[in-house]
Amino acid sequence: MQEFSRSLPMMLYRTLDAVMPRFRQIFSEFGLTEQQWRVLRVLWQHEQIAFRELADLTLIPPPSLVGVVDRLTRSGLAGRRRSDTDRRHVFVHATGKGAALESQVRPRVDKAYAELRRSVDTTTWNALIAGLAQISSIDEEAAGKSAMQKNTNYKN
Amino acid sequence: MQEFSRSLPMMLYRTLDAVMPRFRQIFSEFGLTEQQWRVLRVLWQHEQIAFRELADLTLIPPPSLVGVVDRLTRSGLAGRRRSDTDRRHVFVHATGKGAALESQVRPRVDKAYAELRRSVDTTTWNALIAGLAQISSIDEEAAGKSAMQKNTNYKN
DNA sequence: TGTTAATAGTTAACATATTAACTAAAGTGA
DNA sequence: TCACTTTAGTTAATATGTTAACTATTAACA
Repeated sequence: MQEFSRSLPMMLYRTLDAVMPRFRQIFSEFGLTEQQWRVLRVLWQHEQIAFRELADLTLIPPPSLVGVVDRLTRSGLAGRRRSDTDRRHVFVHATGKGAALESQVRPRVDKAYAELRRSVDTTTWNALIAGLAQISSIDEEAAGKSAMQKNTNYKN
Repeated sequence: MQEFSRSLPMMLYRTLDAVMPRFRQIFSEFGLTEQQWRVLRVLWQHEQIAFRELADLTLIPPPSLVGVVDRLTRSGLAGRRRSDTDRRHVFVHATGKGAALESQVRPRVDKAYAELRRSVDTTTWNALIAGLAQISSIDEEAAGKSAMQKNTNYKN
């Protein structure tokens, strides 16, 4: 049992459970969900961005992102545009209202993040980030293989 | 942007996205979801366990756990029992069928986990686990405070 | 050029997360 | 004992994750 609760996946989930509530608290004060904030966070730095790239940068799977962008659009914070050159592509952008949120939300989030950062010594923090980077990069290859295998299987 | 994608939450999510698919692949071969496996993983080590404790050990929030246990029960892998001393409490247990799954699934999962473990050097791995433990423990206090605040507010 | 394969986004079906509210069962104290 | 409060589990409403299938569009190529 001890081994299970100390496994890497459980440690990752436990850490997220410990860290995220403080941020979600802030998001909710502005009527935003965590995913909506992630999307806005990216849109604030791109005049417009391809749907697929937005999914990659926010780590939100495309089927979920459809709904997130839908709700941001209904809230008047974001919008969609079809590409003229390739009508399959969709570009997402922040509206004026969506862009205006940045100056309200980001300071709060940045401050909470700074506090979190300060709660751990630099050596531990850097080692943690480095370890996460190493494992996620190692498995990008494995994930890539899986994706390719899946695509290959689709052909059959 | 770079800063955002390298933030602790995004690194945690990215790592989970990189690590979990291999395990979910195994779970699905046995008709199990990730959460169902987590519950079984705990039930295999407890003759029976209180619902709330099960939620804590699996990191599955109680409202979600209700459905997970429901589906495990329908599948004939687990069951519920009411406490006789305090009829508010519910104990969850694995059925014979559920217990029998352990010898089938665990070797596969343990092997995949060992491979994952071997893909990273011991120093990095230990630093990673230690860092995760430190942050999640630091924020257990913060989380505790939040929970207490919430409970306090409920009174009003 | 017409047919087939590949791509981007979306929809569908189901399971889970999140927060609040609700019900049943104890516990508490006058 | 009765009214009030807690506690444990559950339900409800909404948003998201996961996997597969589907549509529209474009690319590839005989």
